[in-house]
This record gives sequence, structure tokens and C-alpha cells, in this order.
Amino acid sequence: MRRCNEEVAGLLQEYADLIAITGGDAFKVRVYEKAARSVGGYGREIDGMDAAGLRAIPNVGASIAAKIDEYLRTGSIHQLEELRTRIPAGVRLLTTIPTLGPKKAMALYHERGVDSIEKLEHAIHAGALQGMHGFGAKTEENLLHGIDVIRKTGSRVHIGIAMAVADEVVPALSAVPGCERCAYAGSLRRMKDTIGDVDVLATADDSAALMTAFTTLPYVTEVIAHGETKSSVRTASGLQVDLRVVPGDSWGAALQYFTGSKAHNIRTREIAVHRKLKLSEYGVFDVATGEKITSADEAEVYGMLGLPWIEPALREDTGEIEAALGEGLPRVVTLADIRGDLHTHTDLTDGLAPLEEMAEAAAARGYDYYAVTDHAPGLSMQRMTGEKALAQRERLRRLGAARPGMTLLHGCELNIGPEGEVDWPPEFLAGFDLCVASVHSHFTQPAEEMTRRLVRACENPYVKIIGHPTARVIGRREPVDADWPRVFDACARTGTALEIDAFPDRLDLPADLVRRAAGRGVLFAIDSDAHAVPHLANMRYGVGTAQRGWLTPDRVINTWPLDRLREFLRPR
DNA sequence: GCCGTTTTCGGCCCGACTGTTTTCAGTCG
Repeated sequence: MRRCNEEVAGLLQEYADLIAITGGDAFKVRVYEKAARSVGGYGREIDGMDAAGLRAIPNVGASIAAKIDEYLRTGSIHQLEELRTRIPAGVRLLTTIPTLGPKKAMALYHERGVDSIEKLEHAIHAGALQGMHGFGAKTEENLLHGIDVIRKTGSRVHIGIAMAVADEVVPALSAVPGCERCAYAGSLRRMKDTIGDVDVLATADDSAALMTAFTTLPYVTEVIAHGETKSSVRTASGLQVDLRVVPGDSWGAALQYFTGSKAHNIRTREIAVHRKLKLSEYGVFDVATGEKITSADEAEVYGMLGLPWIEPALREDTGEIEAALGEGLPRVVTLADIRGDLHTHTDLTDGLAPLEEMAEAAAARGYDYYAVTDHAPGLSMQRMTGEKALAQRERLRRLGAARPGMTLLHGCELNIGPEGEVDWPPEFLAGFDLCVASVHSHFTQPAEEMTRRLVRACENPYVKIIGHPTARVIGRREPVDADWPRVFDACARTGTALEIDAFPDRLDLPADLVRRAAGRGVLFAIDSDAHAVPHLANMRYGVGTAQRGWLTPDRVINTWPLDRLREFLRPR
């Protein structure tokens, strides 16, 4: 169970936030943040560890180990509880607004009693912030914009959070005696980048037992509804989970129905009507006789409609029905097609694990090749130097020689400067097996400048992949503005791949742009951008995004055999 | 609060950007 590490990471982060808001020592804040990341990204489950074991985690010393131990034993940390009584949760939530940090949040709370995003919005509109030190007109404008950004994702969460819940709930329910089948459906199964609620479907001969098990799961904080065939709960993370129990012989029809999307279902039901059939969550029925024809298997349901089974990620009514009826559906890329990861970090820059551990974990995933691409000096906070890069290369070559099963590639993640320039000169870049280049600053350039900037990066003969091209962070930062068709054409012309960054709060390039880019002949790399061992598993979200972008394996360079990949990586 | 050690204290990522505070504080990556 990974959940415990993430829970504790969340608590440590909350503790760090609360120390920051109360004006505590900034170094202490940073230590708790570092500890939170270390615990969240730690390769082993912390549940059951004693204090000594906990102290082996980087950045966890005596004090933090004691707090974690207290949490594991009692379910709470008394110092955290104490801070919580002093600072309303809404004040901490204020800091999720971009441009609003702990200092301003505390000032708003102390001087104006603002303890929620709603109150802040109201206070700005009422002119109640006037006279406050550091809150001018532009600041108010930025805050309103920030609130807007948060509202756009609304109560939705990124797929990583929702999937973590589903990965807990589905096995737990599957283990309940009498449960025959259980799976998640809905937008999560379609691999959408944000998820409103988690839909879980099950069949059981005794639905009551399953419902009781569901509503009493340990991380359920609120039972919204508890019925015979449908129950809804809210988890500790605030996410709603719906469970529907259907008869065993309705499984396929129910899974099809609850997977959606709504638009896709409208189309499938229309097709059914044309065939004198009726499609519902209970099955495919003959309209004339009312007789049920099939419902047990999803492929059979589609088959009755004259359609092949359709990959869930394609079910958005954006052409999949027409393709299924006509030229055929694409054979979209799957996780099994992925032969390697081309964008990852180590503790040489901002990663958590050393090169050896990352490579070991990559090999355990069965990869044929694996690229280490730590940050370049332009991100000055990472303190990278050419010497460090060369030393890492030596270390990587030795490790590669000792590990014949998987090819290690030495790369870097360059910074694309405001004019499209990158950190190192051509002669130094020539020494790398692979250069990824990404935007890490100046996110608000006008579209024309941003387009020139990205195109120029593509034109650099050593840049082979543009990392997280829109630089969006879901619920946090808007995508940069660019003339994407021009960028796509530059990629196709120069042989530069666009990345699908699989980090669940990025999923960048987003699926709609992936599909447009693929239509203009662009190639892709699906990368984890892992900063810790567990992040390597995020690859599945990148693959889901690629599927939603209708990508076939041939368009994804890290499904290619090494020889073909190396040919692609050769500087132009 | 953690870590490394010149090992029980001193340093901790640091520069850019923004808005507004006329000299800098807050936020971000």
C-alpha cells in the first residue's frame, strides 16, 4: 500500500505550510518540505517501520521520525493538531492561489479576517483590502485571476490522485466475499487528465455486504448515500467515490455505460435504435420483443452494434464511432509498447534517488534503455555544472557496462531561454546521447515570442525532445500561449519529438494538442520525468494521454528498438 | 529541523521577477 507514504507526505507538507504561515523559521519549513518529498518518493512502504527505520529516509531525523512514528501508532501528530487549531484550514487553502504565499495569507487573516477563498474574493470586490501593506491594484487583479485559475479545475483532481483512490478501493472491494467482479469506470477509465469523481462498478450476489464494506473503508470520511445498488462516499482527500453494484450478467453493458463519455453513449444508443435495439446499462435488448440479447461482455455489446470494441480513452465522440464504422480505429500505444524512459532525474539535481537506484528500478520495469536527463545550469537553483555532468557521464558509463541488459543513455534537460537559447554550447551538447529542452521560466510571453522561442529550440540540432511543451501544471499554472500549429510544423520539419510528460499534474502535451500535432506529422516521447523511484510508474498516465491523442506506437520514439532510436537521436 | 563535519554548530539553493515597500518583500521555480 503506497497510501501511507503519501498520507504522511501530505501531513508533513501541511505542517511545513502551517509553520510558514505562522511565520516560523524558513529553514525549518524547507526541511519539512524536503522530508515530505522524501517520504512520498521513498521506495519502500513506511507502514510498520520503527523510528530507526524511518530515520534511514533522507531528510528524516529524530524529530520528524518521532512525528511519523506517532502518526503510525495513533493516527495523528499532536504538534500538527495544535497548529491546526490556530490556523483555519481555509487560510492554508488561500496559499493554493498562485501569487499568494504564506505571508500574504497570514496578513489577510490577521488584518481582515479572511479565512477562505470566497471571503477573499468578496473582500477584493468590496474594496476591503485597500490600505493593506503590499496589496495594490495589480495584486488584487492577480489574486482574482489566481482564483479564476483554481476555479477552472473546480473540485476536480488530477488523475494521479483519483487513480490512487481507485487502486485502493478496487482491490479492497474485490477481496470482499461474494464480490465477483470489480473495476473502475468513468473518466478515470478513459484516462482524462482531471477527474470529478471515481466511479466503481461491481457485481456480487450479496450487494448489501459489498455496500457495507464500501461505506466503512478506513479512508471514508463521509457517507453521502448508502443504497442497495448505489452508494457514494467522500474520502479523506475530499474526492467522491460512487459504487454501483449490478447483476453479474449485466457487467459488460454496465461497464460500457458507466465508462462513458456521455457523448459517446448517446452515439452508441443512437446506433442501437437504428438497429431496432435498445442499449442501456442493463444490456442490449430487442425492441420488438423486449428480450435481452447480450450484456455480459463489453466487446459483445459493441459487437451487437456492428462496432469493434473501442479503447476507453477514445470514447469521447470525437470521431471514434466514424473510424470504427469506416477506416478502422487506430491501434493505440499501450504500456507494453514502451521500451524505455527518456526524461528522468537523479539526486545530482532535484531528484531524490541516486543514479544507481533509478537505473535499478528502470531495469526492474523491463526497459531496454533508460536516459538520465538531469537539469542544466540555467536552472541555477540546481547548481549544475559541466564538470558535474561529465562526472555523471563517467559514472553512468561504468554502471552501463556493469548492466548489459539495459542501455543507459546520458542526457540532460536544457532550459529554453526567453529567446529560444539553451544552457550549453553545441560542442558540449555533442557529448550527450540525448538533449531534452524545456521551458522553465518566462511563462507569460506573448504567443508570438513564445512560438519563436519554441521553434528556435526545435531548430537546435542537438535538441531532440521538447519537454512538457505547454509547461502547464493542472490546477496551478495555465499552459503557455503559442501558435501551436507553427510549433508542430517546426517539430515535424526538424525531426524534434514533443514530449508527453507523464507526471499526473502535468500530462503535457495535453491530449487534444497531441492529436492535432500527430496530424501534422509530429513524433512523440512519452516520459515519466521521474524525480524519484515511484514516479517511474507514472508512465501509465502518459500512455493514457497518448491514447486520448490517438497515437499509434510507431509515432512514439520510445517504443522503437534502440537502433532506430539512436538513429533518431543523431544530431542533424 | 537536518546534515556534515573543519563532528554537537553553522549552514541550509539562489536568482529572477513582480509589485510596490523610493530600497525591498514576497513568490516562484
